[in-house]
Amino acid sequence: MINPSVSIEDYLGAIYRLQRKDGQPLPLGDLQEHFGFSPISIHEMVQKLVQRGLAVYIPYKGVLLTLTGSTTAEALIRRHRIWECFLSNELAVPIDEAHQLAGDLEHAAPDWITERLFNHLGQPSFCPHGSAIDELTSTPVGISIANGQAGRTYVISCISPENSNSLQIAREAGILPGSSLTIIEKKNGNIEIEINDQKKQLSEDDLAYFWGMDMTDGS
Amino acid sequence: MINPSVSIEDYLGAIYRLQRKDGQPLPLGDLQEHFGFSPISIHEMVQKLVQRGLAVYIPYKGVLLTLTGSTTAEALIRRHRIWECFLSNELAVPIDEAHQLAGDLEHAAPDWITERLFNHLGQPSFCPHGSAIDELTSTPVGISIANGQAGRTYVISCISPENSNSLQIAREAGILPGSSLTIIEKKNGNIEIEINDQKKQLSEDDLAYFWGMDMTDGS
DNA sequence: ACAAATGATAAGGCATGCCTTATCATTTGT
DNA sequence: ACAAATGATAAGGCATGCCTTATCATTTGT
Ligand SMILES: [Mn+2]
Ligand SMILES: [Mn+2]
Ligand SMILES: [Mn+2]
Ligand SMILES: [Mn+2]
Repeated sequence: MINPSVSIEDYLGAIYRLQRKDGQPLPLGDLQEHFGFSPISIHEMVQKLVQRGLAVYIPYKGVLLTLTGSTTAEALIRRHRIWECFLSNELAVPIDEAHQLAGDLEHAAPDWITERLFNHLGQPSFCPHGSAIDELTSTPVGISIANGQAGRTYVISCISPENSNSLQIAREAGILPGSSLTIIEKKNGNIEIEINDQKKQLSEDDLAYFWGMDMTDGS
Repeated sequence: MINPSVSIEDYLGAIYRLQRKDGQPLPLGDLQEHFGFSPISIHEMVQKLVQRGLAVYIPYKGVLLTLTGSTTAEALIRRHRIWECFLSNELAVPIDEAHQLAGDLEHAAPDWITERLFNHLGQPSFCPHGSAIDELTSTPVGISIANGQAGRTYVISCISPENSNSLQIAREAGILPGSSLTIIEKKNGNIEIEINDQKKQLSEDDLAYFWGMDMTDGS
């Protein structure tokens, strides 16, 4: 495969990130929701991935990456996270904007440049959202805060960047990996939390993208 | 003007770099030579620049940037040189590859990010090729080595990145801004030089892109 | 089991930025 | 002044990645 286009790469990245852990095909509806494109555009692009040997498509089921597709996606996501580290650690760019910008930079520099950058940054283990750089597939540590219990305190391990809303909330509330978050109360889809000595009312949907470990009983 | 495309930006940058100092229009032939596109593609794109108010076109004469076009080009070139500094100073990327990569990165990050990068780098005055970052239009110091005299020694001030051949030569011979270069002999289009204690035979055409100051009579 | 929801696919369209072929206009050198 | 070189422009094409409308197939829930 020679020089996948920016779009092709972004599709591979999205499929990789959204894919099921159980090896089940990813429904095109998930991709549609992710990109906001029409179902037909999604279908067209998936067919292109198939033609190029990057994915397998099972009608009425969904799409699966081939080994080549998976490898290409992994390289993309690695570059993405390295750029995020650069933007966040060196230039103090907020994590929501870092994610967006890395979405462009990941296509602009080849692997060897980002590897140099990785070394230059001191081989960081995690991107600013808390995702591992060396073990791309590792699941976030702990549980989704949406499933947390009232009265308990969680140390945030990861803020999944899939939801731009959550990223913006994290930025505004100053929530970062390592922050302590306490669930005050849960009621009908909303969760009241305390973070950095401030109380916030957030929706369960948005908090689903925050992951943390229960630290209530001491470290 | 909203969101100029990568192509539009590159055309603006090329026109800005190639433009005459005397305010004369730039012949489309020069753009054609620069990009290697067909005359008709060049013409089409120039018409787009005109439609968007970025340039003025005088048939049979050439193209001139408007104020908007010029400002956009200046911002692009500034971003370009800042990225080159980053790649060269922080990641030790050779100057020929740095130029190429910066040609992509310049489109991937907005001004505010590159300004942060600029500060992070310590507000460098020159890109790795010796072009000024704050005074984009300043002409290279000294003379073109192609016009130098046999027996004289020049301190390289700038290697114009327009010619990829020259950049590669500079890389291979280890010529950088600040290097001392002595002209041994000139004969029929070729120039024999001494650089870093090594003698090289180079063409006048390639050496035209090297600029330097005569340092023979002491500093 | 069947209707409703969901998914697949065919046909045609559009903007972008490149191309070739062909024709016509202007400038240039002698 | 005129031929040759150069430049402008019209017409039509192509790949990419998006779109809408319309039809047909499968899956799903009851
Ligand atoms: Mn991307
Ligand atoms: Mn991240
Ligand atoms: Mn460029
Ligand atoms: Mn430069």
